[in-house]
Amino acid sequence: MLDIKLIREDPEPFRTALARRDLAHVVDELLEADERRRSLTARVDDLRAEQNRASKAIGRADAEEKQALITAVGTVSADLKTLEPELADAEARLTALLASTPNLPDPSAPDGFTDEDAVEIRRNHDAPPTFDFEVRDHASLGELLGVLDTERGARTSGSRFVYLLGDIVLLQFALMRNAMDILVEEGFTPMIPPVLVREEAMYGTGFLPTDEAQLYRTEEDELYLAGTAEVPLAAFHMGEIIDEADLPIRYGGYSTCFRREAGTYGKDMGGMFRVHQFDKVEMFAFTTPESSWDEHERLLGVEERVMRTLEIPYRVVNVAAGDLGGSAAKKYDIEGWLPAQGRYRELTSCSNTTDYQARRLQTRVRRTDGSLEPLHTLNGTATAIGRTLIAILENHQQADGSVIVPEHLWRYLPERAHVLRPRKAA
RNA sequence: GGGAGGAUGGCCGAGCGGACGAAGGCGACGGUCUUGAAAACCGUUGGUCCGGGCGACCGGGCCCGUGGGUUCGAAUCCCACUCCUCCCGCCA
Repeated sequence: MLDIKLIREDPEPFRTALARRDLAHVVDELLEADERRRSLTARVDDLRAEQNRASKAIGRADAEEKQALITAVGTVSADLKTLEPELADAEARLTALLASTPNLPDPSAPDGFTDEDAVEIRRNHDAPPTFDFEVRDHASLGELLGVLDTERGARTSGSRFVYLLGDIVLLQFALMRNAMDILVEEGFTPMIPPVLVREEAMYGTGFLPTDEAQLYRTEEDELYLAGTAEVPLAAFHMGEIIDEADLPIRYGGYSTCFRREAGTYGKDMGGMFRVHQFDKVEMFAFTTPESSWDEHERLLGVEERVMRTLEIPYRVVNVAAGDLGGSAAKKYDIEGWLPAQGRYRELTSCSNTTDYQARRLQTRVRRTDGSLEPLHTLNGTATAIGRTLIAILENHQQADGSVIVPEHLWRYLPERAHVLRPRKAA
C-alpha cells in the first residue's frame, strides 16, 4: 500500500516510478479519488461538528427549549443522511484503488518488463560446467534413480503433482535441515507457521486482490492455502506495534507451499520444476525503514551461503522493475545452472517490500522518540525444495546416472544415501 | 457436532443513554531522593483523518471487534455478522 498523503504532496516521483511498471496513469486516478474523498470529508465533518454542538446544547437545555432545538438541528441531520453514503463510497473507491496499486520499484532495479531484462550481478563460477557425457534432465534422472514418480502423482492429484520416494526424501530432509541450521546460525528464529490463512493475511502481504487466480481456497471455511511461508510469517505481527529496540526480527519458516500456476499451461511441463505443491524454508525480516536495504543484501548473502554448501553453479540477477511482484521494490533472484536446459533458472528470490506490506498489515515500529511509522519487511528463499533437488540431480550427475550428493549434506544422511544410484544398470 | 462466556488505549481492566477519548493498574518516559541503581513519591503518556502554520503547535471529524438500526445524542439500547476463550462429544 502506498501512502496517499505522499502522493498528494508530490505526485511526480510516483508517476515516474510507476511508469516503470507501465502504471503511470493510476497516479491521476488516485489523485482524483483522493480529491473527491477530501471534499466530501470536509463537508461531512462540518455538519457533524454542528450536530455535536447542537446535541450538547440540547443536553443542557430546559424542557421547553428542548423541542425547538431538536427541530432546528433536523436539517443538519437530514443533510448528513444524504452525504454520508457518498463519503463512504468515495472512501471505498480510494481504498480499492490503493489496494491494487503495486509498490514503487527502487531506482536500483533495472528497467524492463520480463525476466530477460534482469541484470546479472555476479556468478560463483567462471563458466557453466561441461560434462564429457550426454547429460540427463532431472525427470529422467528421477525415473532412472526411482525417486520421482510423476505418473502416479498425476493419477492421484493431476498434472504438476509428484511423488518423491526413496533416498531423495532423505535428501529433502537434509536440505531442509541444512537451510534451517544455517538460518539459526544467522540469528533467525525457526518457525513452522500455519499454511491455511485468512483473507486478511493474503491481503496484508499483497497477494490479494491481485493474485487471486494463483491461490487455492477452501470452500467451507474461506481459508487460503499459502503459496509461501512469507504470508503467515508476515502476518505473525499483523496489527502490532514493535519497539525499535526489538528490530531487526528474523524468522526462518518451514512450510509446504501451494500454487495454482494458473496461466502457465504448457510451461515447464514434466518433472517437478513447476509443481502445485513443494516445501520451502523461507526467511522473513522486519526492520527499521533505514536499515532494510542493508538487510536485503544480508538476506541475499545468506541465500548465497546456502547455495555454496550445495555446490550449485549460480548467478545473481537484479530483477527488472516491470517484472517485480506487486509488493516488491527490488528483488534479487539466484538462478542455478541447469545443465539439461543449458540455462540458469530461478532457485531463490529475495525481495525488499519496504513499507508496502507493513502498511497493509498495520505493523508499525515505535521509534525511540515515541513516534510511530510502518516498518519495513523483507523475504527470501533459503531453500525451495523441488527446484533445489533438480539442480542437485542435474549438476552432480555422473555418466552412469548416479548422483553424488554434495558433501556438506552428508552429515544429515545415512552413508548409503551419499550417492543416489540407478535401480537397474543404465 | 452441542453448550456457555467474551471482544474497550502499548498491555491488563472498569464503565451499561448526555459531565467518556474513556476510571484504576501495569509498562514507558521525565523528575525528586541516592555515590550509582532499586524502592518510594510527583508528573507526563492513544490512534487516525481533514484543514491551518516553516515549526514546538492550533481547530475540527472519526475510532470502545465489524456493519446496520433506535435517538437531538450510543462504549452503553436493538439487530446481523466476524473473531477469541472455556466446557461436553468426536478424533490425530
